[in-house]
Amino acid sequence: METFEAGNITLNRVDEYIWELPQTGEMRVPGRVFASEALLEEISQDKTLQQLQNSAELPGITKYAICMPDGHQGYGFPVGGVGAMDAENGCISPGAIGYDINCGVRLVKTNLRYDELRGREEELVNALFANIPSGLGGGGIVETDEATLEEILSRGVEWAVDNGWGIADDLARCEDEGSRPEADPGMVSDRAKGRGKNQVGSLGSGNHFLEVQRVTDVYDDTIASSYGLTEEQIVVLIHCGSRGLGHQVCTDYLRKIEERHTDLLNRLPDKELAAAPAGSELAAEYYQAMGAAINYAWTNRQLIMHRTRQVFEEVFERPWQELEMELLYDVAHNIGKKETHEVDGKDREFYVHRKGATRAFPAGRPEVPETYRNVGQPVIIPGSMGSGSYVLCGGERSMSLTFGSTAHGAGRLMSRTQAKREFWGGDVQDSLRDQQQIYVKAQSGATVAEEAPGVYKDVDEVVRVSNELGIGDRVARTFPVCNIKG
DNA sequence: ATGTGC
Repeated sequence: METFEAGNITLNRVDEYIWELPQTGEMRVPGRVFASEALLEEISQDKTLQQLQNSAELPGITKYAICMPDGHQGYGFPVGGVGAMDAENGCISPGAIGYDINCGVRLVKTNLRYDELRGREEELVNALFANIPSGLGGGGIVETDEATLEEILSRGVEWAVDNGWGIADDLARCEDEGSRPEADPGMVSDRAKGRGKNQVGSLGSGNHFLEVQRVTDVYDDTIASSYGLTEEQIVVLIHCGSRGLGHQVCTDYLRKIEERHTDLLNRLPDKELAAAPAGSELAAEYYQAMGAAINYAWTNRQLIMHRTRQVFEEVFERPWQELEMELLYDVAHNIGKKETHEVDGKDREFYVHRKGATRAFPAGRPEVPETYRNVGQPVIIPGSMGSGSYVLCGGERSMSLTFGSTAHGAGRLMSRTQAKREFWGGDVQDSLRDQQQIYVKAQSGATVAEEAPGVYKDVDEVVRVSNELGIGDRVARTFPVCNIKG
């Protein structure tokens, strides 16, 4: 059997793109890495594989602890990690969902073609930058009072649509219709609410951005046509999360769980994997608080999308409906969710943890909106500023291999600190504009350096592996035109 | 990711 050696961990190759980390010691299941040899080589450079092995000790984890082709190390649990924990006997672990609860992406279509925009990039990028709040700290599209924030946390995109930030059709084009019904704002601390009240409708910083893109390649004509995508079409990709509110919810519950469930904590190989046993009070409360942060993030992306429609109206002097600015889909990249999956011929309920992973349900699953149910859900995978992004379609094999999941992005190749040593923001912007006609506008030059194309893995290779595995099938590729960020 | 920390 072919093996891959990485320090004290040895992986066995079980298929061309599947590597198994054998079950040893206190592991409850084996680990599995879905990657090419080249990507595995990158994955093995940091603590990802050790974290994957540790994650396999979480109570109730079923089948495998899973690492996606874009995996890298995170807080306790790898980014690019998936774990399905039994909803009755297992656990829920905030670190396996992530600090940025419901960080995710949505893609908005237009009927504009690239040649209609060419020469006006500067004007568009300036208008977007002026109208869409970004960067660290406060300032959003709306400033909320207490009652409004409660409603956002309870209802998500439904609140936005009821208040003029979009149309009913937007709801059907979000994962879970843009609303988590179990959300309970009462489980969110005043501190978290305080951080969130003036950040509704803001991009934030780091790898979050809004990007105008053009469709450069269509790989599957049939699916692209049912998604409404064609070559040279202009689309907008929005990537952001739950800002300070979600971050605070994660911090609050990690602390509570560490304090109350010390017995479990002491049995785990890493304190960062702190988990609340299924059925415990804190498991229920965290699920409700996380749900509120999930609704906050969906509202955030909805407001930014609708403001983008208004900016396009001004710049192109046509109503957004006439520009056919329809939402393709909104997908979560960091989320925990109760889902039913078939294991050994039996339907069981799990807390599915996806951290830097995208749900990728194929045709037929009832959770896929009716418009896409006969082809499979759209999956949106952003690349870096200087490379393409992808639209995929939920793959048939995702249900048996990865609890209905695939990758979420290119994955970092170096730390933010190292990136700032290697690049200078202004130089990165100049070369993107002069060499690739990509117009980037940012609050901070440091952020541009941290997000320079060179700090990311090859998104093409990540998506190729997903496609080959049949967990997420390649539909179309886009390329950046304008990008605004923190 | 993040009022870039406990």
